[in-house]
Amino acid sequence: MAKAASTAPARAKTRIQQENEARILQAALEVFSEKGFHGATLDRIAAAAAMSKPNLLYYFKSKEEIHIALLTDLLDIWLAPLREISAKGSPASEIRSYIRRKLESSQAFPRESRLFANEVLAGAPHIGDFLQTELKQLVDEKAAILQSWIDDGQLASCDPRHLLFAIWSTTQHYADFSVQVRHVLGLTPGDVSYYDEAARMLDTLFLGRLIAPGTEG
Amino acid sequence: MAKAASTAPARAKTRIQQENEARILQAALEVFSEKGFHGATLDRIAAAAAMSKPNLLYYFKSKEEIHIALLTDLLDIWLAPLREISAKGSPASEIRSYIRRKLESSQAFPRESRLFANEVLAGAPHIGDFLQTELKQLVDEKAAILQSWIDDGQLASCDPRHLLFAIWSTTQHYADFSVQVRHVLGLTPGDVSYYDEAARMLDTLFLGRLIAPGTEG
DNA sequence: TATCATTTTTACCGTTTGGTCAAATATCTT
DNA sequence: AAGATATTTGACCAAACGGTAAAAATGATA
Repeated sequence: MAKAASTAPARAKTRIQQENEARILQAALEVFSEKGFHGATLDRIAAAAAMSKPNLLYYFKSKEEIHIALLTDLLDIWLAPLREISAKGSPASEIRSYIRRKLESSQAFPRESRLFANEVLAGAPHIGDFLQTELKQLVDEKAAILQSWIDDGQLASCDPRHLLFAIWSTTQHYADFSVQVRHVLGLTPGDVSYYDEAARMLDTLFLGRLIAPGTEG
Repeated sequence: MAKAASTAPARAKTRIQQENEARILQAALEVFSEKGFHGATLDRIAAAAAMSKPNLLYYFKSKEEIHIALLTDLLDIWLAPLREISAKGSPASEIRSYIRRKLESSQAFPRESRLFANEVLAGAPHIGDFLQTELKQLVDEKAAILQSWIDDGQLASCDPRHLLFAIWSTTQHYADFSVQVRHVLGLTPGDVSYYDEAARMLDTLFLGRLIAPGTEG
């Protein structure tokens, strides 16, 4: 990627600029992921960044620009686990490790996950293009790998893209619906101790078999 | 449920009242599920209901009152499929039909599903109580049934509550993330033809086995 | 048709919101 | 230290927001 647009000179970023932009993005992630785009206010973000609102707008021209900056950073986090799926491994090991990576991502970046969920839920106004082009392309690519395993008889017959949907939804659920998970399990607000059990469940589901043989009726 | 609160007389609802309240709730569901609570405005809801804003506020005292009314209606829809799980059936048939019901619910009430997702994502400010009491109780009850099947050896060893999470997330995903699903599959905005394939995928996942025997390494 | 309750509209209000501007201050470079 | 640049602030604004008041219009009822 080029450091500057072809037309603008775009001076190098100062130390203060780097620090403050990072502080703003961190604060904005907190607020956006918790309140959604419309529920988040510049005053709140500024307060969370310990900064005046005009000062914040000195670094980002608009609320939307902050939002887009966050989403852009996020897409790499989102794609990284998928990129690693390789045709060289076995179905079991590749699927197991993909689930692990997605689950760890869900645990390590819950706010990013919720930001993504909010965006898609709102109809993906800012990342629609990404979903249609970059993500679709990568999914098609990885789905082809899964399909080859199906053709080999190593994997049950199914639409591999829906298999990916199932992995996405089950893993992201623990970040996006963490409040519900905690309430149902009777845990306190900050507690994320359910991730171990979640990993076990998903291993059983995707790699083992849930229903015991001979009792399928 | 009582028709009126114990203190207030609460006159019977007129025909116009019934019609307009229904129209408002329908319009509000459309707007809330699409824009979230903060993104939805009374002007938009009023416009969608073909009604002036003050007239809308004649029927509901505040924006929040409309939101709560919608959520209350929603909870029954959400719980209904879970209530039907019975200890009398077999694990396979009960889980299969629960998935079917949840998937059909996702297809029939996508806006309600997104309203719920928005609410939970925002930290469940209005339905936190419900999640902690009514839902938790029902989950504990149904989890006990699943646990008895595990003890019988009919079901793989796992935390049954996490099994429910997996069913919730995979089925609701098709409503909540429908935009992403469509973009990845290359479908047009209104198209919901993916539900058949989704059902097949979930049957394989929850009732069959994904990885072929002998290739688990 | 006269009466009364219900419904709808018009005009409005205070607050919050995203965002601007010019002046003041701090930082960097020489 | 001086000058130039980068940063921060306080005062402000127009639009959008949720909501109100009171009068006008409509509907039901006797």
